[in-house]
Amino acid sequence: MNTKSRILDSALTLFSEKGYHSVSVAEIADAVGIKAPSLYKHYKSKRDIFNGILSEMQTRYEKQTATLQMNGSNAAVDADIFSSVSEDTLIQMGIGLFTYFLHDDYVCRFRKMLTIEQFHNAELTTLYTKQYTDDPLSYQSRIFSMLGTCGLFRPANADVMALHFYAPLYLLLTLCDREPAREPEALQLLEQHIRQFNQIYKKENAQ
Amino acid sequence: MNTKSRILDSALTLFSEKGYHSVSVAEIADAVGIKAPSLYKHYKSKRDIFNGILSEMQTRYEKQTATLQMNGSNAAVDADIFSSVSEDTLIQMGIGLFTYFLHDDYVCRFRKMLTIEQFHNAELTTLYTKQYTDDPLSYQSRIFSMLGTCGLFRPANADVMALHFYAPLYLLLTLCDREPAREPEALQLLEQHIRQFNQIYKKENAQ
DNA sequence: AGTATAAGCTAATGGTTGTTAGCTGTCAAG
DNA sequence: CTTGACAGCTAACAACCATTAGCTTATACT
Repeated sequence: MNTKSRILDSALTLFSEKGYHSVSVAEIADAVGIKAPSLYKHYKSKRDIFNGILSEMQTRYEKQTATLQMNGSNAAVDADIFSSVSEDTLIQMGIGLFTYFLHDDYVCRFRKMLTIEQFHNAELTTLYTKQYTDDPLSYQSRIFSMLGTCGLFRPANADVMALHFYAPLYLLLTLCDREPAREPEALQLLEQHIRQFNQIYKKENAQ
Repeated sequence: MNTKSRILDSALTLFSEKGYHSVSVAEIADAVGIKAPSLYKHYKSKRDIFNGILSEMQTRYEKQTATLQMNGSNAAVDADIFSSVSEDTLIQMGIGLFTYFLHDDYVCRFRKMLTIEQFHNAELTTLYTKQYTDDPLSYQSRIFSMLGTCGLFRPANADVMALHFYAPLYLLLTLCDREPAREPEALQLLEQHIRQFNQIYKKENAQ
């Protein structure tokens, strides 16, 4: 990995632990293994490093959501997948999303940084809301709306269903961000949650 | 209000918006209407101001949870209250908790500060988890456990029920912390959530 | 071989930070 | 009236911060 991206990487690590303002450029340089002034051969200011992280994440996120169709686009989710939705499918979906959010190194550190910086400026506020509230909720909502019209699930407000499904995942995610040691406990609770969710919403004759 | 508590108040406001490190003592002093060195007549350091906020909040929280019996104490929740739990009772409980969290000035600013500072040191990590995850969940869990044994609700894992009830509230709370303008939307969704929650878990013959 | 570019370094700069020293006025207690 | 505590102020300081200037070295191209 070249210096320019090593700077981005080290900076993200530090920003995600202490926040932008609490990290000095000397600290970033130290982590990279160079002296502070050398940073300016690659980025023209500290802000510029931060912006670099931001745009790097932006492209990663767009790539990710494009493959998952998780963004707000009106592209229809493939209906064939849902012809055989079982409890295991739901659990796999939930746990999969959870562990991706929690264990993808870049995603995880970026989320922590967003958490710390979310009140600092409007752009970050919007970004956090998009990535961890609106996009997941609208994604899940579309899925449950389909499962409803397919007749596999009981007819119910899809937005509320999405909230029921996603909110526990979100709460446990923020918990594990703070206390990684509690991940096993969180995973167990998450699985129980999805099992009960499925039991509640699944049509009796569909199982 | 005397100067000493005005300092605490102004500092909390600033810390909750920008974080501890991004706020200078001069800024705090400015907000109070005095010069920076005068702060040191009341607190011996910037850290000391922060600690002042912390211990102030600690006592407030303990007072609050004591009256709500929301802490982890083994004191039994009064069973009489639950003899007549209706949908409206649940909604009132949820909306009440939500609006208290969101509109109590001190609670709200302190939560934002905790959100920003939660990764900085272990004490704040623990405090956040306690106040916004463990305590509310165990409180709700105890309630639903009682409602289950009373026969008003379907028998189900009370911990999961607590998660189902509280997690959406938590998600919408953090949303409104970021974007206060979306409170009406959040409130509406919260009410729908609780209505559906009640419909799902309430025993058919009990309604 | 010669040269240009890139990427590191040290030294220095101007601004900001938290904090201290020391002065002034106010006001209640003796 | 004197004294002492209190709460404000200005001036100053040492540490730290982001950033710039200018030097050196190594690699790549002609």
